[in-house]
Amino acid sequence: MIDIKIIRENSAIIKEGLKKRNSKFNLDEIILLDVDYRKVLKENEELKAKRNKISDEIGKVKGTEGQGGREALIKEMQSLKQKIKDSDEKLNGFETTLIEQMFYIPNIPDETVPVGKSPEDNKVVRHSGEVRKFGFEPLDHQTLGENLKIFDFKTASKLSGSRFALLKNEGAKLERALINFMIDIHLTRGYKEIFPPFIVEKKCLIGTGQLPKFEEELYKCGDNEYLIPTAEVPLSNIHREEILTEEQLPLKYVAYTACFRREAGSYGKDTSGLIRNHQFNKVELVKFTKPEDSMVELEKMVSDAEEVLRQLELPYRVVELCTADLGFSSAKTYDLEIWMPGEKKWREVSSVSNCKDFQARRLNCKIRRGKKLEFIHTLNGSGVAVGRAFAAILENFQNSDGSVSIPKNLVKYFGKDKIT
RNA sequence: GGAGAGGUGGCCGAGCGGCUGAAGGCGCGGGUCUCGAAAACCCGUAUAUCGCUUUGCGGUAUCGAGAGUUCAAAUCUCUCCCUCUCCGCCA
Repeated sequence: MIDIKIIRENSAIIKEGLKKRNSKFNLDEIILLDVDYRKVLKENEELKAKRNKISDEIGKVKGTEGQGGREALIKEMQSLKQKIKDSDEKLNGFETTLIEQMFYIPNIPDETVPVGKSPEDNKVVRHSGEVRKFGFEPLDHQTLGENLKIFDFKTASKLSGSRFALLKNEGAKLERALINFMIDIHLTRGYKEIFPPFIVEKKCLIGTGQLPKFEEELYKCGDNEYLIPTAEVPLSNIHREEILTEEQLPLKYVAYTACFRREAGSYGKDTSGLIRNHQFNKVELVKFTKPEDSMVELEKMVSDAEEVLRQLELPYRVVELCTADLGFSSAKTYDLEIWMPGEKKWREVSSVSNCKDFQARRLNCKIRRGKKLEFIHTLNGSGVAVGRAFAAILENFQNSDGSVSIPKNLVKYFGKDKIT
């Protein structure tokens, strides 16, 4: 959520941000709506002030004076009553529309974010690890995994339709090993482990920004309940409606969860294997920070996610998203992409974002600063997507005989050093 | 699922339909005392929002949520939500 005060007093900043994002959002509609809203609010409050005043007088006249004055006042109040009721209805109408509209404004990009028109304009910040030279033609992860009998997409679709994975044998175990491996890395880096519910109420999704705009991306499983599309949702909502102290910050959480996404409108895109499924596993990082610390904490969080890839010895690059590619709630985002030798392309395995106070406003999460309260900043990042890391290991550690080696830091979690 | 109890400020906890934005306590901030500290005492301590003559003043709203009764609701009525206890069922 954007601060309505900025919209009133400095709408040019917001418009500039929307333009950089290529957003077609019409801010002027909100500006006009807000003017009307405040006009009605003033009328409404004046009526109520009058009501309170007369009501007070009625109380004072009680018993003392003759009933005459009292009755006249009561009569006046009766006519006021209807006026207030009408005014309340009008006001509620404006307020509901205004808030509803506000929920659709995306975050404003940080000024350091490269301005761009499409993902092509994203900026590669750095590379890490050597892209391996193969003495043979490397296979893609789907072929490798099927040959090794560690997953079975045919059975998955028999059970659940398209875009689901069924892992078996060493595949199931590798997935489990990766989850534990990743969480353990983050625990050594100061994150607190959480195992949250995978179903959350609507207000949580409004809090982090998935709703109301991205309803079609979510699995709904009740009137008010949804499957989480990412652990960012439950983790960021831990401190919804709370006032934190400065000493508590930064708060750092790590959680493994399954994630559920409809992937509406992505038919035919990334249809292979583990890359874009309706259900996938992810280890997620979330931080709550003081406003002035969030940019530094963003860099640290990127490094925390990178540590997973470094320890897995996977070649990756860090990409800074341009303004056009930023997510709805984010002010600045880095993606981590791994080189996939079988597919011959870079694949996103992590997206690390600083949402600044955008989510905190929706979540109503603040810190006390002397006498004043201030919204905190929230950050979230994958640390990292498990299925995609799995696929990357298959492609990067494949051997000419079709077997796959296990990165040495992962061996103690997996139990052996090779899948054959 | 059945039976009960309860939801009031940062926390605990009072609260007869008008004098209650809400006693008292704790906590927190400031002060007095002290060489300093503790104790004691004194003062101050909610949030949101709008307006203004904007280090402040004023209006409005907020006692789980919503609706109702009333001139007037923390207080009365109804619906819903949540928490706790007991029983049943259950991974």
